[in-house]
Amino acid sequence: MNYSVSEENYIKSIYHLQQQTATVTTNSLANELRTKPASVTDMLKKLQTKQLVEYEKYRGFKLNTTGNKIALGIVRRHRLWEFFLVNKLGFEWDKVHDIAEELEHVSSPELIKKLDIFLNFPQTDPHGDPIPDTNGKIAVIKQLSLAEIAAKKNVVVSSVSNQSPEMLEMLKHYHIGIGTSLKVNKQFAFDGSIEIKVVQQAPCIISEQVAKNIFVHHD
Amino acid sequence: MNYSVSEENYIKSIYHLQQQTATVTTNSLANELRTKPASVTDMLKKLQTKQLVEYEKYRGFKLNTTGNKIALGIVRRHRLWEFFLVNKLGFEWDKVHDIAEELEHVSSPELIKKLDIFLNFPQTDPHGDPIPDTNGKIAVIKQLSLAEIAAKKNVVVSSVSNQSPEMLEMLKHYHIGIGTSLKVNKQFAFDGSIEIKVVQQAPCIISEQVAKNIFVHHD
DNA sequence: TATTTTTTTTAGATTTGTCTAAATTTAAAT
DNA sequence: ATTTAAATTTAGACAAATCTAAAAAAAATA
Repeated sequence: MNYSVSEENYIKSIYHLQQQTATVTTNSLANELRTKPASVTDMLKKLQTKQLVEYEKYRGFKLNTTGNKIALGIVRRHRLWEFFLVNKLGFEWDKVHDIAEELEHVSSPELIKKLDIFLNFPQTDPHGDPIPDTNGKIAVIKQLSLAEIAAKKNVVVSSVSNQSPEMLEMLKHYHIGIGTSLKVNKQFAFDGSIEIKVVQQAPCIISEQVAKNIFVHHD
Repeated sequence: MNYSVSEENYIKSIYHLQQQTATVTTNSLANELRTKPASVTDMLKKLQTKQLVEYEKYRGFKLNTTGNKIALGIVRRHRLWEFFLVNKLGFEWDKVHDIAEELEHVSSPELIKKLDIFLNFPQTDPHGDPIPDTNGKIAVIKQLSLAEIAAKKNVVVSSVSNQSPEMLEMLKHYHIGIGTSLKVNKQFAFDGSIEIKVVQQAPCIISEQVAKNIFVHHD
């Protein structure tokens, strides 16, 4: 089965929202896709007749097994292209999302297969997110946000959950990227902000909101 | 200005048809795009209001200067992607057209710029067709078809005008690709067929129709 | 030149994806 | 338990791109 660009975008967004809440609401999806709730309802009926979602009127919806597999295929294409854009074309990691958003809809399994080989089977995209394999298997990475790391621990940034241009710009300012080593110096109970020390940089303070979006693993 | 995939396909097809006849007809364009004449008329009105074509009812049409520039941009993207698919991903040259057809519509000037650098500024695509530069300048290559080459001359295949899968399959069977060296042994006046000798291959005979679609330059 | 054939255009319908405004259902608050 | 507020769905409209069938124009033929 082949899906339209629009259908694929809906499927992918439902997938992403499901990472946080098992069942997705009309409003949240409309917000994610920058469209109107009425449009979401329309498309959801379509996805239901195509047997990709479980949907009950007024009750929210979620991808079924088939829908999930398709979503993972789209995510795979997106992340492989992001890897390509950064590691082959030399884009900065905060500039590739929109382009990958277009490339991911190019529908040739042969293309993705050969791209994967060319890139030498990368496991994560430039934001540190795992790339699903051909069968839709995706590595589950134990996500520890900077906000929940004990002080004085050395950690390495593994991914960033909020990938808005604003967030990515801020990270660049702090000299934080995937693979960056840093240490939590101190936590401030008052507002949850923390002082961190990035290697070769002066210590700086980041808000709790930012810290919650930066995921790390122990060096 | 940004154009829809459909608009771009029409523009590109008009461009290609103009290579043979200065002014294009509704029927020929419908045939090229595998659509109906009525649809062509509809789209042409649209392209006219967008000031990309000169169009007079019942009289045919052609791209104006702006339209031509846009067409060359699309051709540039298409051919750069074809080069990428063959020379980086390892596709065979007769398998890349459809995929490049999709990739060419990804609309990021920055992407094409970086792709061009990555590919090291290729001058021709895998079929030997010249790649327009950023300003829409395209090399005009003196096209000599195999049908008009004198016997016993050594030549190198530079491009192939008919790129249908059938043609490309046949070329592969003859071991003919871009850059292949060969010699015309003999011409048969009866039907215009010719005997050729491809290096490291046994001599073989090709029809006039095939010969006319293979373009060469003297080694 | 008159007639037939071909090509092109128009008119009206269809599909996909979207929207606004109104109606309905669910959730929250008094 | 009502009432109010919020979320969701329906109804109806619209734009883009396509189609079929019919009308109009141009080209070919007798």
